[in-house]
Amino acid sequence: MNFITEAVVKAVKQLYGTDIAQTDINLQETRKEFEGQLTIVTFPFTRFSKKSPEQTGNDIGEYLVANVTDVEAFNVIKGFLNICLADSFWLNTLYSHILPDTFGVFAPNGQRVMVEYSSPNTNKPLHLGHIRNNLLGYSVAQILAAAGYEVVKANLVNDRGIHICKSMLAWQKWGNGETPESTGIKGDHLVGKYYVIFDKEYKKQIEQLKADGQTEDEAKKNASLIREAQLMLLKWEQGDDDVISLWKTMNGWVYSGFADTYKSLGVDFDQYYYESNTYLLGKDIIEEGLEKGVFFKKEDGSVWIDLTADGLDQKLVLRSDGTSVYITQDMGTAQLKYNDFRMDKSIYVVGNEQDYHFKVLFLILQKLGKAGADGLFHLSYGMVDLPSGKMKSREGTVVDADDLMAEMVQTARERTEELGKVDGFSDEEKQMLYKTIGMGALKFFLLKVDPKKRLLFDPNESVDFQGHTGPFIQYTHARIRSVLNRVDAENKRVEIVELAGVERDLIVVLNRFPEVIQEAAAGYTPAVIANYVYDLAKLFNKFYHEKSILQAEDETLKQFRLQLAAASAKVIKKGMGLLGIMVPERM
RNA sequence: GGUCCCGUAGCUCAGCUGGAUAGAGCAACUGCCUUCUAAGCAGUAGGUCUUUGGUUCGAAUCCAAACGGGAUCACCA
Repeated sequence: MNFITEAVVKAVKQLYGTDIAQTDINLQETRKEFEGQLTIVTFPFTRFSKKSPEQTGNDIGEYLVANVTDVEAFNVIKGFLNICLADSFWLNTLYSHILPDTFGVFAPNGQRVMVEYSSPNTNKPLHLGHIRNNLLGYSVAQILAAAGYEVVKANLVNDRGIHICKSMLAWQKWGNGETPESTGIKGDHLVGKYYVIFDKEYKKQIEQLKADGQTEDEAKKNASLIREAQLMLLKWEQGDDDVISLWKTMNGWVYSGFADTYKSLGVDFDQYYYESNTYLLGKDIIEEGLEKGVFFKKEDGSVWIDLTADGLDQKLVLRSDGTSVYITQDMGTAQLKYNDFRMDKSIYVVGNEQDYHFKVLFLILQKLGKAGADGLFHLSYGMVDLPSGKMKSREGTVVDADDLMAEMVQTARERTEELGKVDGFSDEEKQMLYKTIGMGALKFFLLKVDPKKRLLFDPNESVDFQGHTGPFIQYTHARIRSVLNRVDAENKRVEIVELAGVERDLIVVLNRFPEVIQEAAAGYTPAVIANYVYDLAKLFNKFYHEKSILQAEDETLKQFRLQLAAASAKVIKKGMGLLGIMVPERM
């Protein structure tokens, strides 16, 4: 809509002799209760027009009608200049802009971005919180790709540490040689089972020690199980053959389980990083930071950074015994990623409980003057809470990812069968449809909310399939496809004289898709896409209800409506694709 | 206690780069299937936008404070 703002700049210059920038103009969509498609707020211009907002609006409106071909009419209500563009303009927009396949796909912008997401621990299966993370990361990657970035999806797997050793130890003690094959239990769930067993037995020991007179803290430290786990971690670090072998075996089980879960979720990665390879990184950066005077060493040999001037605290970056802490390896990993990909931006999809950590990490890398440090971004999302509060894996109050997905598909099956709409479907088609709808409902439910807001999930209340939901949008798509499949659309431009209100509204909304993608990309928020696609589907249904496509008054109008419907289906499909949601041809 | 995030209809959320009478969905109530899929459409009802100040022609939106909720402040990850 540049041609409008350009013309307004000229109008203000000619009418009032004042130079303004295009960005000074407040151009918005006209609210539906008023006539017109575009609205300019005229209050800001009264400074140099020395007239009332109404009179100013009239001045500019008359100028636009006289000088801009596509401006057909205007009306002024208070300080709002509503502009009506010619139907021929909107028709042209539909045919030459919206319908071509390039619509909603931006040319490469020459920038590379890494999106790190998922980043699971390998001691237990994924839960609902991970689902939010995975869907966000995947969707943001899709959105950035559509916006013109070259995207690298990365997964930093936390495959080592005390938590893994806990599962390993418990399996050694109580596992009786169980394997996923022998039990039929999915690998990640099997390993998670032993993580829970460890915790149960550990708690027993703590209680026993407390009964023997130790304090809580003492008991936690002295329990034999935790000591054995720590010893195992030490052996792992020393490369002990037996420990390494068990570690590889059990991690292997977990990876095959994760692969299934990722497949069900529909997410994937271009690059894996493993903490077992990266946990020692970062020490050279410590040296570099000491040389540059960014870090300082205390008497005991520990290394710190003083961030008090930035409103933060002093932060340890290397222990006195010379070993790394979490942030040390994150510095190293950031460097490793940059060396691998030289990306312009690097997004970390991590929960908001780590806000402080990333604030510190990014600040350190900036102070070190690291390349790429300015492109770092923590996509911080809110926790998923249950009505009972926070999910705790150790307390068993988690919503398991695999269970939840299975339930969603099951619910989709029940709903669909109730509606009796799958008569002509093969079994395979039915399975596919249930999965599409169930996952669509779940994904849309999680992605429509602003990432930074915490999310309440009530397992007792099923995710809706009606209203502001994924299935509503999927249904709209299926409806359109059903109409289109009945006829051969001619796919060529037709000229119609006058658009109906809904038709024009639909083109206006469709036309907004590219800027919505840019907005979502700039804010790293799939919610913007989700809400846009919903608005579009809602509007299409209104159109569908008001205007018959196949029984249009004449052939030209029918062809136009078919094209309008086709454009709507395409944008719905692309938009849902950016959310990682499939849309069915029939449902 | 310090820092950060959040607070909009009974519930779940949009709107937040300041602009018109604050919008959806769910739940409740009313209509609409002999017409392209009723997982739909149309309508009724539901709001001190947590509160109080400030900036402005104009504040849900920006600023400050208070209140409420959450997170975080380890030689854990």
